[in-house]
Amino acid sequence: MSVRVRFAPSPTGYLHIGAARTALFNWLYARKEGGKFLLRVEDTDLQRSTDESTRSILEGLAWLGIGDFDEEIVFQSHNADKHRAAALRLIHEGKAYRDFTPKGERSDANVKHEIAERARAQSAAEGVDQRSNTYRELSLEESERRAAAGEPFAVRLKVAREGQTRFDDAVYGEQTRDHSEIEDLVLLRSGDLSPLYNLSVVVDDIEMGITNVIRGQDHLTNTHKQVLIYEALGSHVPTFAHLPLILAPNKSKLSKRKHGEVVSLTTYRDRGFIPAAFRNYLALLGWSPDEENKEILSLAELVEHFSLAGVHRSNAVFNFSDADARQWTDQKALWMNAEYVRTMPFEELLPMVRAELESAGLWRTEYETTQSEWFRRTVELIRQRFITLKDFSGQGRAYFADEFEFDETAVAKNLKKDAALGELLPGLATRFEIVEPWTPESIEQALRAFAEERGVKAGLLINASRTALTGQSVGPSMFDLFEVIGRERSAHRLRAAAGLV
RNA sequence: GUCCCGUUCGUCUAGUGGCCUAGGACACCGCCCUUUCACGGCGGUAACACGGGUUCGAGUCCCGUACGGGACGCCA
Repeated sequence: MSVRVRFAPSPTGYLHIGAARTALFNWLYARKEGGKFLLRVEDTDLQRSTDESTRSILEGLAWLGIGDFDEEIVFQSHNADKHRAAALRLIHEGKAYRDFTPKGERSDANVKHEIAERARAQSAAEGVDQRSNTYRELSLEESERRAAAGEPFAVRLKVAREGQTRFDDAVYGEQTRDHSEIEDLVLLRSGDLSPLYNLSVVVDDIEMGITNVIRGQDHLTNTHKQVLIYEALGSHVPTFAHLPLILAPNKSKLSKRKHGEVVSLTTYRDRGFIPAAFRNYLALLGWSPDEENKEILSLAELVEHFSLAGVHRSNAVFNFSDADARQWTDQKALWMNAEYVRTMPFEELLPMVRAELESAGLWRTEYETTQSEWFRRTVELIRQRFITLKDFSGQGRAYFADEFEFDETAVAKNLKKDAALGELLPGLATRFEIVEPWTPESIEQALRAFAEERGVKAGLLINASRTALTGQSVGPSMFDLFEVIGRERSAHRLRAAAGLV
């Protein structure tokens, strides 16, 4: 049977990086096995689901390079009738029953707490089978009669009292659970008979022919309930593979409410990450390739090496700090992005740099025509010390525009350091007018000769020039910099900077 | 509370009984390169949660403890 996997997000917000990783692993598994990668939008919670979220998820997956679904996107809300029909069928087969107990109200805000409380209370009450439901053994005739009379009911799965359920998780191994641990879960809500999650997932996965369910570990214990539904429905149970969770630095689950934008995939796109770099980083969170010490992996290599056997069982901490802007996200992710920025093929980097410059209003069409050589040389020169694409328009602004900001400490350190610079810089500018050819070598020669003539250290001129030309105190080799900025612009900036001394 | 899962440097991880005086990466520190800052090169600090077993031998197998996480909903 050929592999069919799906990524099934609920569109209730942006794409969480943990979900993005789940999608990635599904995608990698499908590509590795030559199977199909499908997307199902779990939008049954109409109150919270939004089209905007769906769009954002689609955008995020496309950005990561895994938006090539092999079949039409399935919207779970469109299948409610099928889910309902499946539950009703189970009633007639005696595998589920109508529960006429009045619906209890539950405040959404404190559910988790409430559930824990209730569970505590239940386990405290000894000798009573908390799972006994007065309607469990109601005859089908009586049940039909009351339903026909209009009495509201929910539908529950009739879980066998004895025995246990089991499945082999591709990551966590054999899992067993006593039936006594599993309640008669609700399949359909009372009133509108709308289907609940566990039922919908199973029916849809059967319908879509899913062979491998790869999802977060938070679903591990609920899987037994789903196995029970598969069995009741008489369907083949897929292979499950649960993924370890991605935790915050304090080891709690990463969440939007508590951790903010750092968990949103779009943040990385917006802050200048390279998709391949972030994808590479994400793949290494909870998985490691069979080849030792290999960290930088292209998409093709990821596919080549991917295996569920390489997935870990322990959760991974996503390390970042709100206190330090340089550590706004995991430093290894930042490092990896910088690695990609400086080493990826220029042709692949170009469109991203172009997009960044365009959005900053710094792009000129000549960069792709008459000035393409210059542009390439400049990008090659500056990308060596950049971390994100944002740096091309930030730190790199002076290369593409004549208006740029002067860093105060740089001015203080390199320009105001020596009053003689007020005269030296224009002098150097004049000297540059006769340098031939305009190459790093002859520029260096000219600058050093000029320094010697004036009896100053070359370093004084070099550092002052860096600030004069870029406004900064750090950057590429000054001679390469002069070359790239050009004779005219260099001279102009040197003269202008004399006013800052 | 019950059930499930986990625990190797600060973080991501290698490790499937002897190849482990525990390897790599990020971060950090030092040196080299460099009249800047990075890159790069070299080197360094830093971990098998704890306690019992099994074994000639345990990071690796078993049991217990501790700690952490997850689930337990007429949410998804």
